[in-house]
Amino acid sequence: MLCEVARHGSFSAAAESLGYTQPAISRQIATLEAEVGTTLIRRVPKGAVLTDAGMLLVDRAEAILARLDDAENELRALAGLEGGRLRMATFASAASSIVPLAIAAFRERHPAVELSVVMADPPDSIPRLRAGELDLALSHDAIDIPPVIELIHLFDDPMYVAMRAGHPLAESPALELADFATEPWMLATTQTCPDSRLFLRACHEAGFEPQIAFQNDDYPAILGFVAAGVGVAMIPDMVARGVRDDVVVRDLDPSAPPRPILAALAGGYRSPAVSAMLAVLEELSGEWVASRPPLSFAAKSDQFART
Amino acid sequence: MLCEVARHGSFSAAAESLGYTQPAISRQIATLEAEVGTTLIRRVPKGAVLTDAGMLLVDRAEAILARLDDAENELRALAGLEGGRLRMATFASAASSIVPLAIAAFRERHPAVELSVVMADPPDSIPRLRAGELDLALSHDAIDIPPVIELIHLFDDPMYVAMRAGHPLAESPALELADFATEPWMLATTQTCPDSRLFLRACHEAGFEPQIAFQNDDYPAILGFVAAGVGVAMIPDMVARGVRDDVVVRDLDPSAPPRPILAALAGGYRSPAVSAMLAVLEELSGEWVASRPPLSFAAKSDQFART
DNA sequence: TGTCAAGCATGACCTCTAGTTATACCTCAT
DNA sequence: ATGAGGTATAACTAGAGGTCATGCTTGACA
Repeated sequence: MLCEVARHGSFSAAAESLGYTQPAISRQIATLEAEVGTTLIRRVPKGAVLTDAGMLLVDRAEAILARLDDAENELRALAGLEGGRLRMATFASAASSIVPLAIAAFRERHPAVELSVVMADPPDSIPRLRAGELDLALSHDAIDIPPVIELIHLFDDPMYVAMRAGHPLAESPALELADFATEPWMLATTQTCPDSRLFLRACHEAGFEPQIAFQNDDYPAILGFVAAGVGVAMIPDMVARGVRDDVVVRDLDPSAPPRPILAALAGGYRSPAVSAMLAVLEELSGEWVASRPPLSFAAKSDQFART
Repeated sequence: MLCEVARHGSFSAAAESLGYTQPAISRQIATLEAEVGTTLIRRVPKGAVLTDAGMLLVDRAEAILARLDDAENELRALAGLEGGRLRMATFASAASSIVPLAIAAFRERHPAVELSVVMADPPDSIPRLRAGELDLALSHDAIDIPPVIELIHLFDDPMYVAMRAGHPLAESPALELADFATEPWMLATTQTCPDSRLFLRACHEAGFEPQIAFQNDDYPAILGFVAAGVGVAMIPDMVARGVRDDVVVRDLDPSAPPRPILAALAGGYRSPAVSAMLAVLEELSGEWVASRPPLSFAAKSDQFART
């Protein structure tokens, strides 16, 4: 275009340099001049000379092309995770367990990515994911999640039963869900937390209908009730780690199935930042499962032990 | 395009705002995304949300569009003479007479225009005009100027005869060219100055062949020879003003025709700056002619007087 | 001075981009 | 269920932007 003509001093030379033919350049310049409303190039016998309007336009065009180039580079940088943004949601118990580790690892690998994390349970986070307000949401359970949301299974979070220290069943050698059929239950749910469905289904399979003494979506609160002896509760491994010592945690495997921990993504596009976070999460999931302490019923001081 | 989609939050709304249809926008965005290689817009049920790559691109695009706007305004400003450039050439005698006035007037009216003036006689300035190195050239005589050069007649510069003070004809009441038929002449010309042709033609019409004693294109030098009594010379009114007082200047009207003073322009495009300078020159020409002092032969101290 | 080379402009034609309309499909709200 | 509001897609078309062939002007040169 104009710049090349200016650089080469003639239409023909510019055309050759651009791989076009001379008439193409001629027409291009003509229409450009018509648009601008002034002559940009003086046709002289030896070729072409810029008018002052032409010189101005070449100057500006070069500046603009440089900006375009910058933008392109920035896009590439963003694809290379030297920029960008990741807005992530997590449910409460992950927020106090695996998520801090993930954030730390991600920050270390991709310090240039702007990372924001909010706490939101799936009934809140999934629609926001679909609406584009979030890029990634950590979820448990996969019920009622619309198919346009992509779900990636990270790991299974075992569910344990929690009872007050000194509970009659606390020291029993082998336990299963049915042993607690007559206990009052603390249910870790409101509308916003899906863990309860998993639990209720397991109870039905175990052949009883649990008596619900209290519902709350906050596990620390539930553990307070448990410690006070109001009843027993199912709590996930995530929460069981570092539990208060007036509560005993026991594995019911296999009668109480684990809850799946999922990463939820808006289907279709997966940004580089999202992919990177997924990689971090999958890596961390392996470590997390491996670091799960064995849950034993032998000693209260050593209460985390797998059967 | 992308910016409008971002602004309106949906393809349809952007389309309506731009006067296009929705599919047009849809395809535009799709091809843009293909070019860029990443998704720019997340399609969500309620419309469209920018990805971070999209946000970046919108930012940059807006910056670039702003620059385009700037460039457009600058072009307009240039058309309004708030910028631009004028490269002008002048022949020697105008350079010391009317041109300084023209430059001063132009500078005052259009201070933002970059004005450069070089001295060049037509055989030099006209080709440079055609080659686009100059925008305007002041010329005398119109011989041998190719038709692609546009010539604007500004005014006529009368030609006077100059002789040494005390020359036998200095005090004669009425003079014409033929009276000097036998005098040796100083010819104000080399190849570069066309004044001589005018003179020679006038001599032929007056019926004699002048004897050329000396040729030079520098009028002050010629006047030196004239003052020394080497011969006589034709000098234009421009030069006659403020001539040394050992030289007498007399009008030969109508036997010695005036030389035309012309503005020469490259044909075709006339930049705003050129138009403005032409206006200044035409205005000034009127004043210049009106301010021509009367040339009288009565007294040497009052030697400028028209017959 | 005639002729040739080099430059831009222009007409005829072709190709592909970027619109159009019509329609399908999805999601949400009633 | 169904209608409203959103995007995607197919089929078509106009026009922008190429190509080729050709004409015109100018400058160089024999």
